[in-house]
Amino acid sequence: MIISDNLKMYVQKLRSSNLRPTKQRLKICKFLFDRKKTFHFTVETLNKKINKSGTSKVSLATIYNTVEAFTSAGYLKEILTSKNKSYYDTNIKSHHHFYDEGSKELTDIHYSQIKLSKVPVPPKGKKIKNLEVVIRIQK
Amino acid sequence: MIISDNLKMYVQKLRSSNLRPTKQRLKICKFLFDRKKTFHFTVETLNKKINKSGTSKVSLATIYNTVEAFTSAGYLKEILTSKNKSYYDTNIKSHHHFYDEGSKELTDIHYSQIKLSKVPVPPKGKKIKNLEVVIRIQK
DNA sequence: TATCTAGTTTATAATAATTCTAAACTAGAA
DNA sequence: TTCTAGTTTAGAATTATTATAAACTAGATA
Repeated sequence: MIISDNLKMYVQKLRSSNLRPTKQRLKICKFLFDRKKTFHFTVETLNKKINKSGTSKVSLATIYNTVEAFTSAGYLKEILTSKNKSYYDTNIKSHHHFYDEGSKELTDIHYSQIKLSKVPVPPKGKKIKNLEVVIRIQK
Repeated sequence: MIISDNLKMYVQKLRSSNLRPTKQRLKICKFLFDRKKTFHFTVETLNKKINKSGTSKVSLATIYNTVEAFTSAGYLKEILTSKNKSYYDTNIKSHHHFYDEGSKELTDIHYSQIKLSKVPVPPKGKKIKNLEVVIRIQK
């Protein structure tokens, strides 16, 4: 995770992914990555948080575009749920989730908390991109 | 999995879940469960298949209601993907999936093909409802 | 068997999430 | 400073799903 006061690191990071460091993207970077704990969100929640204070607004379309761009660039990870809404995670390291069916909250499970002793061979011509475990919990 | 030529079994099954065996539900039962291999689908694909031939139509709303009712009753299992569309599976036994990012196709992974040697304890007051592994594959 | 009612189906409207569009804007190369 | 491809934006369009409320029906009861 990137922790930084100044924006140089983000500028570099964005450039290295062929993303121009616009003020919107930098604002979103700062919000998402200037934190110690990982952050789970949907576009809706991100939009609210980014546009909360009276400062210049970032349009919803840009929030969508940016989340999509950051996900492709590997800065964000899309989370699997059964809800018809996309969830993202700033923790891109291999890890898993609890999904609380009541509160609809996601909690990280550190990768070391789950051990797979057997994994299938992928179909011919395909390779494994990632493996995600979701544990659904309820009261 | 239920395999049957006649409808008596479905009628019983539905009754045991407090679902009236209407002709729409029975038609959907027959379509979904009168088969040897498990079946993955979305409401959209199910609607197309059910209403393909010129026979009396089942409305889209009923397809939604029925899939929801069958899922609650435990006849169907909702599958986790990152798409904003719900996927269902007639295979309700504990099992996992390959999700092909290219073709967007789901393939079953038999539960015996994946072994977990370590699983975390759920948060206090919560219990594990199920555990699903999705392996994303690509070319 | 006829009647009744709660459960069900249906067409349609409403909502929600996301994607598209095309005009205005801007980073940064020349 | 100029230019252009990349970016942002508001709003429209699309897609999946849920809600609504009127018509229908399974099956219990008289």
